[in-house]
Amino acid sequence: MTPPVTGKPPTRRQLAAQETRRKLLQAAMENFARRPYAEVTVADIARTAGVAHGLLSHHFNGKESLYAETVREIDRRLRAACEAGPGGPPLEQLRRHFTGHLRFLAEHEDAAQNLILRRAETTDVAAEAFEASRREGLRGICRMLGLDADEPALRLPLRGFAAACDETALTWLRSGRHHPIEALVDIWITFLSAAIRAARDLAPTPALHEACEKLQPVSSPPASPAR
Amino acid sequence: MTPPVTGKPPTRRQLAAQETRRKLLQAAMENFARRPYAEVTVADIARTAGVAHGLLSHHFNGKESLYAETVREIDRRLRAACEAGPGGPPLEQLRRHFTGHLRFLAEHEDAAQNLILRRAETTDVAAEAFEASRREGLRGICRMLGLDADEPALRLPLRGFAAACDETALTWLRSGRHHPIEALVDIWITFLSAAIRAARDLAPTPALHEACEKLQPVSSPPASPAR
Amino acid sequence: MTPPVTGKPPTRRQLAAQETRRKLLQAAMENFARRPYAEVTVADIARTAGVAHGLLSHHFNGKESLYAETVREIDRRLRAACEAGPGGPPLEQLRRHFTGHLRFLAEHEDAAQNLILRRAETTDVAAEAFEASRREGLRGICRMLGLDADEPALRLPLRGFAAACDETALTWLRSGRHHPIEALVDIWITFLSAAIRAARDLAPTPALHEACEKLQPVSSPPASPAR
Amino acid sequence: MTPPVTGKPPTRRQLAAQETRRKLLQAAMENFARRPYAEVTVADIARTAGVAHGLLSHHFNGKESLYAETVREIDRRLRAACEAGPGGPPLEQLRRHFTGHLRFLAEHEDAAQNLILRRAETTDVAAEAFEASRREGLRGICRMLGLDADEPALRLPLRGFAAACDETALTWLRSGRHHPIEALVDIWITFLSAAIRAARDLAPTPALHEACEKLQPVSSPPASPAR
DNA sequence: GATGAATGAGGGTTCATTCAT
DNA sequence: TATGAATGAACCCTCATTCAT
Repeated sequence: MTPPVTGKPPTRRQLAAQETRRKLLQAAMENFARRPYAEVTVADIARTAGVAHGLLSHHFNGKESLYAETVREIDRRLRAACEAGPGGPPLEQLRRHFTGHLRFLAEHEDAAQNLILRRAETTDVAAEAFEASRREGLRGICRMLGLDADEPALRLPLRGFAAACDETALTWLRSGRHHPIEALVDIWITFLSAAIRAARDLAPTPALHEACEKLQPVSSPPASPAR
Repeated sequence: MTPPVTGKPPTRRQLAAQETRRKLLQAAMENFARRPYAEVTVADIARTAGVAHGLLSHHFNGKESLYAETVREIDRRLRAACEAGPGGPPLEQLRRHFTGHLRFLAEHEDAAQNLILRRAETTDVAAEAFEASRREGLRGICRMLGLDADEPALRLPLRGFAAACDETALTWLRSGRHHPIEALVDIWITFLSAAIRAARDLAPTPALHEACEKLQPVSSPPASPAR
Repeated sequence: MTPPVTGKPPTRRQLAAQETRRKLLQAAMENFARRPYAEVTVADIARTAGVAHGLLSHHFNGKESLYAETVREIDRRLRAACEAGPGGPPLEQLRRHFTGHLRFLAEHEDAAQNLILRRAETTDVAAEAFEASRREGLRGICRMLGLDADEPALRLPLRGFAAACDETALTWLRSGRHHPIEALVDIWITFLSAAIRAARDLAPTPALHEACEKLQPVSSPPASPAR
Repeated sequence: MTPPVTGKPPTRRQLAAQETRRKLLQAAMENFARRPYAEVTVADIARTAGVAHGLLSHHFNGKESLYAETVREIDRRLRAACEAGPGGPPLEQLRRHFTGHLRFLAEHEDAAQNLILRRAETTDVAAEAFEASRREGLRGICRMLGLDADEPALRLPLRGFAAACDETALTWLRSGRHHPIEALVDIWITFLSAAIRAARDLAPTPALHEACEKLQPVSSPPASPAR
């Protein structure tokens, strides 16, 4: 299936095989983005890719496996899209990160609705991929705030935050994006702030207090001209 | 199928039919609570209920329809379980409401994980039921806070809040309920507070300001001048 | 099921039962006249009749049996409708007979198309009824022409004639009855004439020769002012 | 399913697939020829063909579709069997045509009784095929007689004729073929003659008069001046 | 006689996967 | 590697009939 890693350059056949694999993955993405997992058949995907449907089990390992791979792929692309440079204060970094995230979702509406923000959790392996992706995302955010993502008190609140982000984004997309991206970003930051405050209330630590401070300006001190 | 509503008391046969219907619904609940929609067969349900599988289409209208009914039923039960009496200040009402909600989830873990907090949205009608249920829940909360649930600015934040609640509850259940219910309630209230603040930031209104005030004592201990 | 024949007047229950039976038969007629046998369910019929579907097996003997009875009933009505009085020359009698037949078909288009001219021969007993009806009809025609309907040479030609009648009537009905009934009658008589001539050619007998003569004027003697 | 038409010769696998398709069609023919449509199951057909029942939907498109194809196939064979060379006077051509037709029916009794002379008109597409076949047959006959098959006046009479042919053939087959084929041919010609006469009476045209002449010698011995 | 709940055999179809070519 | 024919398990649903009430 996958050629062994050797020093030799890939033969033409191997290149063709890679190309087929790529086409299948792309076709899977398109299909899974438009219809629920159960309604997509391997024949659909193969047809979209323009290859024999037998290849699906050859290059991947059946439909479920391909689905999981598709989910991983879209996550990879999303991650790349919201890679925020390390410069500036945390709040700014976060804003850049969230903005990138939302831009990506807006540019990939179908995938966003069916592969990113909501998923067929039918398959264990796909659920796994979902968790991993979310974990990574949260880890990045924690890093910006100088938090330890493995802090137990953060677990629940952060997951709540992530879910709130997904849901608000989903509603935003579905209702025709009536708000500007910045409004969403504000909402997300408000929720993030709440999550960290909740964690702090659960088990106060200096790091959590500091993180709260960093997010302060956002949650609306009436007199603050900050925004 | 369903006997017409007349003044007469139901005959014994009608009662037996109702009982069968009830058994099917209960069996469906048990099955759908334990396995994803696609993995539950009508034969499973009929077997659990101890009746012929043909009855499923007799009393309900096929598998999808039964699923939707199951979802509606569990929502009904949940609603009843967190009916909080109207007495006391809003914050107390909310706490009672959330506590009831979480208790119910804890007492129906399987259903919570597969029918309440997360659902097979395969079927349109089930998705519909999900929306309706969530809408009603949020409407009740708004009532406690003197808010108009149809306020546009509330839409996104409240949905985010609801998603955060579901996700934190799910995580809580999955990780063995390490926190007491009260901790979850606090988290939820923090998120609710954040949601309303986000709405207020989006489009300030007196009602939103007031609602923020009502939630204040929780998310910031009086001694902390931080905010 | 059927009360024993006694001298006593029927009780009220018996009368009600008769009425139910009648309603079922009528409902069956309507349903079978509009859709093919396989597409009609006993539930449909019972619903049309406004009675419980269990009664269908009680009064008749299952769906097939009811179908056969329906076919017999419509045949009975048709027979009654084209009962031509014995007066006048054979040709005139025939014309009256055919006219009555076609009028009935025109007045019962649905039944004509699905119960008389064409039938679900799925069920043996219904096929039987069809044969019986056709046999009787042909026997009546033979009588008018002084022929013995059991004459072997007549068998094939007469059946051909009957089929031609059914088919022309069917086409006539389906195409909106563009021709007047009289035109159909002429066609039928031409076919009848041909059938008898064919029988005569097959096995000449005086009776057949005479019958041919009786039908002669119809089949176009150029000079004949007969019609 | 069906390989695209290319210049290349079919591969061995394509040939094998064709063979499977052929086997299924043949199996369908045998089954449908012996039992009514509703009583034949796809499992029966697959078993007869010796292949997995899933292939039925692979090569054809479900049971109905296969039935329609079966009907078309038998029609094709019948058509080929009564292709009468163009030589000789019309009457002779007709006799050759009818003889071929009847021989085919005699050689395929089962198919004749259930797929040719009488059909499950359950399926629209099969009814369609029936009409098409009959139309083509009549068109061929008209050609031999120099008639325009689309002449409106011919419509009813010709359909009556066709039905008479089918019915006489059916009766002939069912009763053990007591008559020689020639007798059937004579009967058919008599009916055809009658049909054209009926059309002529309905709407006289020179072509119809001529056609009547061409058929004359048969239905009336030269010595009889009667007609 | 009337009801309609209950039965359960049976059908056609879908579809992921396998494998000979 | 690629093909797509072949497999066959599994599913949901329909519906005529039965029978306790």
